[in-house]
Amino acid sequence: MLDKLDQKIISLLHQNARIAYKEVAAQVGLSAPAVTERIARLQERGIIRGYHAELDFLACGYPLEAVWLVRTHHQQLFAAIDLVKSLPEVVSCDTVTGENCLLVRLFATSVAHLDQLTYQVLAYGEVNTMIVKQHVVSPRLPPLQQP
Amino acid sequence: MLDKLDQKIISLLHQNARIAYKEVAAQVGLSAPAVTERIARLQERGIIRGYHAELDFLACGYPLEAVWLVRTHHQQLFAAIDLVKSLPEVVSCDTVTGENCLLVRLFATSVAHLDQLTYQVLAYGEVNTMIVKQHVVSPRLPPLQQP
DNA sequence: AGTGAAAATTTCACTCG
DNA sequence: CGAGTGAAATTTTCACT
Repeated sequence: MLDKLDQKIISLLHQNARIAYKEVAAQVGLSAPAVTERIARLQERGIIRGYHAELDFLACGYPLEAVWLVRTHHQQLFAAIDLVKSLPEVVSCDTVTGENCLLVRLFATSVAHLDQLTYQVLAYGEVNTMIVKQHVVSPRLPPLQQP
Repeated sequence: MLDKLDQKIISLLHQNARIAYKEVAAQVGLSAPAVTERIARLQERGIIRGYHAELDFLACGYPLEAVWLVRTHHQQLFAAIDLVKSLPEVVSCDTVTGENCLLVRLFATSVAHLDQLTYQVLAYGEVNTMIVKQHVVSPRLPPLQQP
């Protein structure tokens, strides 16, 4: 699936999504057009989904980062998902194993704000709220291998 | 702190980190050098931490995405963090509220692989392993406002 | 996948408010 | 000091091999 060159290209773009293709080319030992072509293919294949800026949300006016572990009541999973999706403070939400479980990451401006959000979700199930204290491992890439 | 223009710039770079500054300039109504200057300042201030490619890890040879909620034994938090950091399969790890708690995200190639990793962490505390079934909300930005 | 030229973007020096 | 302008430098894209 992914040869050594694709892996290296992906790794470079994961480290710095704004790197010049010419620079990628130099590091993988190909020409710029060859790299452009490979990246276009990786995007088409859905391996590369997009490019995002990593932000310091705390510096953006959100002093609180939290995670909810939501266990919804029977048959309420989809309603809970709809609610969670509608909250702009939510930055990610995954369904996980465990009966009707959701793992939700969100930002809030204050404890009162977080409480108010949690309250809305409580209508759909039990919510275990965890406040993120520190990022110990920043976004990184697992080793890519499989052919 | 962040004026309307900075917010718009951040939002555009979060949507697509490889957008041309010239295009950002057009969308915010400034010149390209003015935008370049603002982005440089946002980086210096630590508001923008970096730019990353978003990848489909499942397509990269990792059929399993999992989350651990680790509650470490007394005085073992830092040892657990050191172990978790040393595992290349781990892509993020946060300390969260709750006594000695860690929230860890990782990728594995098989259930056996995941088990083998979990086993190592079990030495430091109790581990609740959740397998990610579906991403319901993909990486998005909370509304930026605060001045 | 590479080459070389054309097109586009980024960067720089400089000017203006 | 932050923003605009135009030219230079760099990067990206395209046709062709």
